[in-house]
Amino acid sequence: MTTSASLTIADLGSPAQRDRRRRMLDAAVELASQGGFDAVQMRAVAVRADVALGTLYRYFPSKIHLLVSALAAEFERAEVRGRDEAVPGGTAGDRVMHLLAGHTRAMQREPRLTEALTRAFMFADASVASEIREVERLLTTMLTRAMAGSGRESDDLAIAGVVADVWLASLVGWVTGRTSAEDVLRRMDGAVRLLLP
Amino acid sequence: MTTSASLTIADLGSPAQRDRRRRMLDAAVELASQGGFDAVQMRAVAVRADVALGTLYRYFPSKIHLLVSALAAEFERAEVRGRDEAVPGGTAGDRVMHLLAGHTRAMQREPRLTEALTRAFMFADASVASEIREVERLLTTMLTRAMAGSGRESDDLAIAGVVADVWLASLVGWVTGRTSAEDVLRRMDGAVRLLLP
DNA sequence: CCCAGGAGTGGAACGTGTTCCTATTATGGC
DNA sequence: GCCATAATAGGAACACGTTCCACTCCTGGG
Repeated sequence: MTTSASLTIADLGSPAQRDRRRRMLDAAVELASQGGFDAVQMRAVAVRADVALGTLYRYFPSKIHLLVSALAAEFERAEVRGRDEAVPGGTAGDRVMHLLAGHTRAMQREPRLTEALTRAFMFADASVASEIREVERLLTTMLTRAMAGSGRESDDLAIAGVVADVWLASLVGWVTGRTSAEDVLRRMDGAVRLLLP
Repeated sequence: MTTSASLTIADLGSPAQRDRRRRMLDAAVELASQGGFDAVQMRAVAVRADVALGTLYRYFPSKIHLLVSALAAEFERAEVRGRDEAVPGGTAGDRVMHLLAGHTRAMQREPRLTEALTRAFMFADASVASEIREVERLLTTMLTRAMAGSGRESDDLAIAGVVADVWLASLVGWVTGRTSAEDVLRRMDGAVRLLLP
């Protein structure tokens, strides 16, 4: 099993192993926060996590696996955090925009980190499919939760998918300096207005 | 000028230079068609284009610049080809889907090439902004042309933007083996139906 | 308690993108 | 035709992701 996938928490037996995994992900996030994608160098991650290079590769088969796993971990935290409180907003569109605006602001606060995680996500190839699916699952969960109660739930999944796509594409635009943060929100607002009138 | 951008045709004086540029782009596309992103190795491109490595880097500052420029060239050809004939279809939605279906089929026929170009496009950082903008411009041009005559032209640009985003995100999904080619079209169909009812 | 086997360490080595340097060749103005 | 200058060739060198050892350490079953 898990021939090409990263080791997940479920795969890890001992507390020491969970701790190692956490340290590696934390190290990756710290380095990314400071210097972006290029600063996340595998040797540096290993040193900072106090782990051998071979061990890092045993847990995460590539730099991309590592970063996408870090993204999944961040989304997981966000999803858990928001699980119990209702999203504010009168209409489904308002609630979705509230959610997106919150995440967009959070990512603006950590531009380097966002650049690293977004680029890793976008560059990932087929071997990272399971990690990517996890990220998609978390994102869709958060969006459909915000949309719930619109009346036409049947389209919710499709709409959430489109919104997620537009959001990712906008983030890529922001990361590459083509669009400003306000543009991201404007674009999302336009898309949401079209999709959830 | 063009400190970090690729050399465009406009920058090139002599026919010999235009020819070199063409050869390099062709070599990149051929290698990508055969082995995808990883097979586009700068040394191999230089050899196949019969050009020194330094020359390749003078024309294209990085592998990503090279591949995104190749993508722009492909889109350019497509845009020129479709410029004079009307897109078939009764409604704006039908015409957009006709266009997308055509491109999607074309990309399916060259999966390795599509993988290489799509991943390069998505991995690009800020230094590739101008090349990326060119690709976006061409794509938006083709889409708005297909949509023209819908009645609500004012939203056309925003809608074209959303459609382009969804298409790119879907392509990424296809390239990474997460979604099938039919899924791409299904997703596009869903998005277009939501946006151009 | 002991041992077999898995997990982790430390570091060398390799491949490919990128940079850099020198010698050679085109090119355009006189 | 000749020179100054830019462009190209050829290739060494470097950086970082990745692989691969040989060795040590830990852990759980007997």
